[in-house]
Amino acid sequence: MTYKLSEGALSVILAGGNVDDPVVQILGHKKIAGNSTTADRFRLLVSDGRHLNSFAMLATQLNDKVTSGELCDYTVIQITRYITSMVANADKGEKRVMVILDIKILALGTEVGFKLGNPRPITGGAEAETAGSRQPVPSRSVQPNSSTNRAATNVTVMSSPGGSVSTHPISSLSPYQNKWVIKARVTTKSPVRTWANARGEGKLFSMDLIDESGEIRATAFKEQCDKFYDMIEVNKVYLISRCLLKTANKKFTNLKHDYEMTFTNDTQVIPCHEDSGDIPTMTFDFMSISMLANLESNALVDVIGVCKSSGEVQTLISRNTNRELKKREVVIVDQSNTGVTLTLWGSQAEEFDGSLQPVLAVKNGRINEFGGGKSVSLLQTSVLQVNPDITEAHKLRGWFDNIGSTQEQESISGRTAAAGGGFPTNWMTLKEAQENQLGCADKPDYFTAVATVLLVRSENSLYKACPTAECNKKVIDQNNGMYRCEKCNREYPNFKYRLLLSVSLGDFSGNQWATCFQEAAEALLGMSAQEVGDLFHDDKQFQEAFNRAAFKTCIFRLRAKMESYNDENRLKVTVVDIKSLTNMQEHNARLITEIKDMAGVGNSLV
DNA sequence: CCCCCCCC
Repeated sequence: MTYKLSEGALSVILAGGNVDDPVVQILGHKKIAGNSTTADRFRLLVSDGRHLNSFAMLATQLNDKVTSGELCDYTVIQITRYITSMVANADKGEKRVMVILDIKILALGTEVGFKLGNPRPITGGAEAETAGSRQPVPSRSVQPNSSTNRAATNVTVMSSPGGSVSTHPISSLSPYQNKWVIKARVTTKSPVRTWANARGEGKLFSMDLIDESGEIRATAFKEQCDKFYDMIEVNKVYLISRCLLKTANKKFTNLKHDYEMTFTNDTQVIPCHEDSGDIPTMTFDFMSISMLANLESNALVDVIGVCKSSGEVQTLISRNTNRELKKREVVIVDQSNTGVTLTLWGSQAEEFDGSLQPVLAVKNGRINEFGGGKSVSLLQTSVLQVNPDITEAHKLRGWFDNIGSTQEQESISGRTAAAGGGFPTNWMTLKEAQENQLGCADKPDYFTAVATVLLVRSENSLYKACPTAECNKKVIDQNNGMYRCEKCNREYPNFKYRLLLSVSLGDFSGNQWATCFQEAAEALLGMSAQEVGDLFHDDKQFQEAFNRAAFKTCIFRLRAKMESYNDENRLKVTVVDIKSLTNMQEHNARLITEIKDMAGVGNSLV
């Protein structure tokens, strides 16, 4: 008895080519254990008589053929159905794996009993060692029409009975098969963004795709970004195929999919003009507002609520980018009788109208933490819907108009501008600020302290800055009457003085150096930066201006961030605001409360 | 291959 293997088939398949019904011999198998959500899988070592490779994965529905012993070593099989797929690999490369979907056993291993030919490993072959694999999901049919027929000629798809074009549910997409086509609606599309870092630079845009089975995020880089950006339109439906799938990073998306897609050179995107009413437009996974309080900072959430109040648009300067930002805070409430502050940015902040108390649905909002409270901030990738036509929105409307509007809701956001109060004060002594590990997280912490100015350094406290309103960059004196701003890249005949003070603050618990910028510095010195600058030529008067500020006792709003210089951690403190300590009655009441708290004494002691 | 998303 002789057994004819399909010599050379494996190298063709591994190179992305197709071989019909190849005959191979099994020379080994390895179990890849599944987890609670995925089945065990088997990886097979197969030989075509010339080459051997272990890039073949057995579809899980065939697992019993291994466990029963039918696919023992030396068994000769015909692979009657398979697909191959590129899989992102740990060492950055991509490898092709083969998923064997159906087989015919031609000869049992026990009959064959030996290795056929002298197969050698294919160099550069895939080692499909990836865990968490999913089994391919059977395709479902879409009846052909003019547009999908066109798609069928452009897109390689698995054929199905009746010759219709097969599309696959988004939920079935995985790195283990690449012969799929999805019919999906774009729910959101990001602007083109460029990046530059140590690993290189480029541009990209991303989009979220939905069908009735689920959602997935897709990203197009560089050439693909240029190629597809204009074509992709929000709310439109496309037939998409041939993308790379990789594990989704849940830090950046709230979509319920294990993977995300990357467009490649091969990616096909075909607009679908037919009636696509079967494809949903948007899905949410709302969390009750009262539950948001339990989430960690930066968590992504879907939330819905009635806009009970909205604040004005605020303009502020980003500390990181120095860019002007527009912000609006609104408060939304839901049936948990809880409210949360929602922060809108940019044009969304400017255009928002909360006067009719609309229902707001947010997808992929981000939890922010400030002063012990939680708020939800909208990101580039977030979606905000006003009065969406969904059940949850209608229920909320009914609840709010009948009950919610007349009740007070507990806010999990602390007192914010939109909630109609000042900011949380979180009083601390200077020593507490140092001991409470303030500013050790990514973001700075804010606290308020009553402290006395011990010393104001006059050295390097004043600088000549760019005269432009928004630019405060230090200028270079050209010594010819002109001042050069490196940031604006031009020279000016004038400049403005700016203050940057180092201040030693003290209270009974300790002391702390703090940096005091322009506005706070002017308030502290009781002089404008220009007035201080005018004294610069007069040593005595100049010094006197700083000495006068010593021993003032004020309420300081402070920003604290831990920074390390040469392996040494130091709390960097910046003065955000200074208020004079005029209301002693209030100050004393606060101190008395603190004393009571410290002593554990109840209200009886009054 | 991005992953920044701002402020008190």
